Amino acid sequence: MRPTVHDVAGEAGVSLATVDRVLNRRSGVRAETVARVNAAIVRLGYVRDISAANLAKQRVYNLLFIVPEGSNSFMLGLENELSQAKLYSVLDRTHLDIHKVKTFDADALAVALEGIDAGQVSGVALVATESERVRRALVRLREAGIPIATLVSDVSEAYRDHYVGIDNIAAGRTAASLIGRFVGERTGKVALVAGSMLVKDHAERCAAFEQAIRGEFPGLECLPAIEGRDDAVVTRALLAELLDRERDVVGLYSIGAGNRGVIDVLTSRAEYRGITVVAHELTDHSKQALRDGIFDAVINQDAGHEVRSAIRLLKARIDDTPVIANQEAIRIEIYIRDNLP
Amino acid sequence: MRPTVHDVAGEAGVSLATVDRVLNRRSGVRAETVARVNAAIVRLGYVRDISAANLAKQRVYNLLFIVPEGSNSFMLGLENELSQAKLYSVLDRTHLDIHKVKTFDADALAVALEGIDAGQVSGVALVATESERVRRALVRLREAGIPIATLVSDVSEAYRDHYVGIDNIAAGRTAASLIGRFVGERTGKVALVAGSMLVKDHAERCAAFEQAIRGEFPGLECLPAIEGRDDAVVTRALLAELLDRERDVVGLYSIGAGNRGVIDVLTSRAEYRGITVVAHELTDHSKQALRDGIFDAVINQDAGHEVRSAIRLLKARIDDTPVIANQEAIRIEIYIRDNLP
DNA sequence: GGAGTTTTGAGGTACGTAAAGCAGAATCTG
DNA sequence: CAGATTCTGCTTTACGTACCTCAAAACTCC
Repeated sequence: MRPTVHDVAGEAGVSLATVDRVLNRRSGVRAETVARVNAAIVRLGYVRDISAANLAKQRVYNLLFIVPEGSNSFMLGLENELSQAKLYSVLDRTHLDIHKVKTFDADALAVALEGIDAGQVSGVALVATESERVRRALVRLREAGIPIATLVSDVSEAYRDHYVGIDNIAAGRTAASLIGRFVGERTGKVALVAGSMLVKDHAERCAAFEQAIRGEFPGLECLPAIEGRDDAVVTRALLAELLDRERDVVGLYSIGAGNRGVIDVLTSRAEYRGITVVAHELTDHSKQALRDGIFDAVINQDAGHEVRSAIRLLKARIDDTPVIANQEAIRIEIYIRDNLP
Repeated sequence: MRPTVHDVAGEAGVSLATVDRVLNRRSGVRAETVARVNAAIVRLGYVRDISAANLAKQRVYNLLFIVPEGSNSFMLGLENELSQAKLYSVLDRTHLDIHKVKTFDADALAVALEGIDAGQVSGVALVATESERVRRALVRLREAGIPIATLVSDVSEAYRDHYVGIDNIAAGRTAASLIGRFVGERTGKVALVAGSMLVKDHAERCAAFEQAIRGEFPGLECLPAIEGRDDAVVTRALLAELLDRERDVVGLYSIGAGNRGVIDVLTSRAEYRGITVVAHELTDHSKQALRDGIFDAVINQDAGHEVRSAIRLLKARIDDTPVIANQEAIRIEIYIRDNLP
């Protein structure tokens, strides 16, 4: 049988209360005694029984997720995964709160963060838009002992405990490689369609993509990125105009949201079918575009995985328990028509 | 606060003992009373507290993993993930037993399965080699109420509760698309390097690959697959001979284990560098081959994910609890140089 | 309506830990 | 060395569920 606190107490020659004090980092134990208890713990291989501890503690994890109010389908997917997670959260004493703030609006995010009652919330995950005010708000929370995870979009490392999302620079390079390889011998121009360059992840993908194309595919030339601002109408208009103007576009990189607009334009003329397209985010639309041969590849981050990972990471911080690093790594997934899930 | 069994008893107007009988499916409760209790459970939204239940039950999950004794690096990786999982398994009352059997040997597997004491083991996961005797052994276990999960390699659906692994037909098609697209305008032959065609997953990948190449890339022609039997020396010899003989090989699909042998041969002559290569399984060797430009893409299934998923699925079966389907889907991962984890 | 059976109630113990209060011991301070 | 302070021991209650026993109540059947 597994050893219990009683066994540890016996082994260390101290009382159960002392073991409890050591285990829960309560004060009032001499360093020497602490060492003795810890030695006994190691000797016996004692591991705290989480079930019993949770039961006794009556702990409830109040996790707050702050996400941009959904315009694009990726964020809608993320929200959907959050509500899914909410269904199961009862099972492990977790209460998920979802707070929506205006997209791309650092001040709105800061207001949300500033409004958090540190006594009520045990952990926060947010899709970050960075600003000085946001950073200050994060500092306050962390000083109150609240762990912070950024989701999808990051802030500087110093202001959060975990980043849950992909390496956007690598993602941009990946897109470049795919387009370069798929285009093959042909030469020509590559169009870039972004949501907004104000968002760090889009900017990073874009820069990395351009650099990789320049460095490795001399036959290709990147056109200046157009910014669709997560709006299908705007994206459609800008892209249609661009493709109308530029005659030798052989590739297109859709950096973020706005796939619907891209698909609309690409299906509008037969001659556009030859363009090699790599897009981001797997949604119903982009899946269909893959099946139809409009998109050649889609780069994805698994929103469900991200939500579950953020929850696990925050809880691990709260409880000071270890984490399985591999399980928390968010992959840069590549999908083509044949490996759709 | 969350409702407890006491609340349910009150709401249903029965005693705690009756609620307990209903919850744990014990006999001696009239159907009508059962209905009343269940109605109360629904009304209150009662959910059993797993922590408390586990504590009271003193349940220990004894899970047995049967894996082929590792020759190839994928299986070694799987074993490694299993030992990793073992470290954390103490935390949730799970005991993992790992049993190794001779590779590709259905009888050895059957012997292992037949030797299982149904009273001691609560769930079994196995890398399957199918045979009549194996099927019989699985039937016996399932009749004893032991859930079965197949790992990486499947048996017919009727003989197991879950399959944890990728769709190998889709994987073969994926490889075909990648090679076809990467090769581009060039025409020529494609070499296939398998472990053994006796293993279902290799056979499936191979067949799907050949069919996809035939159907979609008329400029390419598949050579008969060579079987390296998971042995670097054999693979090396066969492949070297093949490439020496065939003059216009433009693509190579490494279907399973044996990547080391493939890499050896491909680096042996400068002229082989032009061959487009897609391989299976991400290991240190294949990662390096991607970085060096020897491999163009690697298709992978995440062994760690598979192990954790199998554990979750078996436990869910044992406890009769729900499962998050998306979390358990094993992806056909595509890696190129730029999106390595 | 009585004997027999089935269903239900009441109450207890146990699981391993958390968290308290209080008393007593050990150690430090001046 | 007295007094203050820090450390430790002992004990109790609680968490929510599982599982058991024994007795009482409610049914069945003849």
